Order: sequence, then structure tokens, then C-alpha cells
Amino acid sequence: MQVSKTLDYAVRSLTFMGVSPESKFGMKEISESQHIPINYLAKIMRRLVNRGIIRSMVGPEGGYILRKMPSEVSLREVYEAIEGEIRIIDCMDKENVCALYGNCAQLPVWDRLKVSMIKLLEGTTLDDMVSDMINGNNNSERVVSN
Amino acid sequence: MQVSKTLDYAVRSLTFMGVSPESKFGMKEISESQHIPINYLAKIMRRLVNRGIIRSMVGPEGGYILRKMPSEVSLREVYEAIEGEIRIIDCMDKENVCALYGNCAQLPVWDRLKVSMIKLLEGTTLDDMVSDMINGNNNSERVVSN
DNA sequence: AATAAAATATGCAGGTAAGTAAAACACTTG
DNA sequence: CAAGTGTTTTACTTACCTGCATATTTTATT
Repeated sequence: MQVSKTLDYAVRSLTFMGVSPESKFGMKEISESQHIPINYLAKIMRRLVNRGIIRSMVGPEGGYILRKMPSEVSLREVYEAIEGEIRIIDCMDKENVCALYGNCAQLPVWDRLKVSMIKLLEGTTLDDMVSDMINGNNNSERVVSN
Repeated sequence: MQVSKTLDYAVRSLTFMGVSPESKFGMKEISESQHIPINYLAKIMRRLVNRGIIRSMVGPEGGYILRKMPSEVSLREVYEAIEGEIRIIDCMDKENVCALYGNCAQLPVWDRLKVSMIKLLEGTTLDDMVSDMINGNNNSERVVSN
């Protein structure tokens, strides 16, 4: 029940870019400033390109640039670009049928968590996160609590 | 960002036992009815024993039995028995320091998710889940939504 | 035009942790 | 002592993460 590094890296990159939404950023620049393994970053950025969140340009003067304004990119969109459809628990077996159908006690709980999670992700944009960061509403107990 | 199979299995087992809180259950019984690999189940049950949620007895007539009433076992307790402290994102490097300290844009979001998650888990007991199941408040779109 | 250089894109291999399975072990009852 | 049951160890498989090497595309230079 943790955010994967992949999603973490994607969010780091996008918020980094969100500070200057019109600018172009090189992989090296993102990788070094955000402490992301550059080989992995390439693959992550590819997913964001495919999803239409960013655009990539190859060659000298190449790099990545946001395709939408930060206020128009929700965390949910980023999440789904990386992880696919939001799904708290995977209760299906291979035939796409639940072995406990009608006897599952925990589904309602995870459904509730899913709803509040979607609400949170949907309601948070890149712009929100960037603003919070600039205004210092972050690093609350950064070291001790996590 | 998914519930691990381990936690899923733990919850399945406990809710199964929660229906008859005073009864003793064999591993085979739990494994077969809940579709849990029996070898893995053994290890999971051990963690619940160590945490004081259940008690185990070896030998013929052995098995597992709840140590508290279902209304006194919160989902949070189960979660922590299996996964350890609730932590949405692991933003520390090896030296237990965050590389982005003071420049992290996403921490506030995950903190909010963590809070609502803790509230949900803390406020849900085994008894709640068992009751929901018995009253049929489960399997909502079981097949399609997950 | 041709070539070199710079950047992203892609494929392959290894490490680690979760999940699974099988076997050997240890305890308890009759 | 024998049988039944939980405990522990070992090994295998898969997915996530990382690093290295190579390919592909575009710009700049000559």
C-alpha cells in the first residue's frame, strides 16, 4: 500500500516542470535535480508522452515540455498514466471471477478508500502541488514522519 | 498503490474467523474456504500471532482462535501487523534523509491520503466487516469494478 | 550533401522483494 | 509411539527497479 517509485518519479518530474510550464527540460536536468535514475526516467517520460501529458523532442535542443497547463493536469491523470486504472485491491483470479463472490467482507472498506482516494487525486492538480511547494506548505516533518 | 495479497489474505482469514469469534479454526479449513495458499497462510498467521491478534495451538485439535472480540480488532491493527507502520510514500534514501527536502511538492497530498486512510482503517473493525458481509452490503459490482 | 555531435528511445541483464510451493521440523494429543 | 497439526527452511517465479549498451532522431558544422 505504497506509492511506487515510478509514480513518485513521474510526479517529481512533472512538478519540477510545472514551475516553468512553458520551458523545455532535458532528461539530464530532470534526472539530476530530482535524483531519478536517468535510464528509468526515460521510460517513465515515455508513458507521460503516450498519455499526452508531455511532449518529447529528440536531438540536440531536444527535451520534454508540458502539453497542458499545470492547472489542467490532475494527479489522477498522472496516476493512471503510470499505474493504469485506480484499483485498491485485485480480487480477481485468472478467469476474472472472484473466488469469494458474495462472501467478501473487505470490499466495502476498500471501495470507500478508493472513493476518497479518487476524490483527492482528482481534486489535486500540478499547479496545486507547485504552489504548495513554493509557499512552503511542504516538508512537514519531512525527516521524522516518513 | 494496491493492497498486498498478504494483507488481503490476513483480512480474509480474520473475517472468516470473526463470524464465530469463540471457535477454533484449522489452517486447512481457512486455506480452502478462503482460497489462500496454505504454505503462505502459515506465515501470515504467525504475524497475527506475534501481534497478539490470534492465538495458535499445535498438535491434533490444534488451530487458531481470536484473542480479542471482533469489535476490538481494528483494520489498522491488522494492517500494521502485516505491513508495519502506515506509510504512503517512502521518500528517504539510505541515510534516512530526503534528497528533496524543502522542495518536495507531493508530500502534502500523500499526507492527506494517509490521514483519511488511517481514519478509515482505524474506524473499521472486524465486526463491522463481518456484519456488512452478513447483511449483504458487499460484492457491489464485484466482477465489473475490480 | 555528408558527417559529427547531442539528445531521446529501446532492449537486455542483474538485483531485490512479494508470492508460491515443497519438504523437513517440532509440538501435542491419544 | 503414532498421527495430526502448526512452524520453519529452502528454492523457485514474477514484477519492480536499476544500470549498461545500443539504436534512432535531429541539429550544427564543414
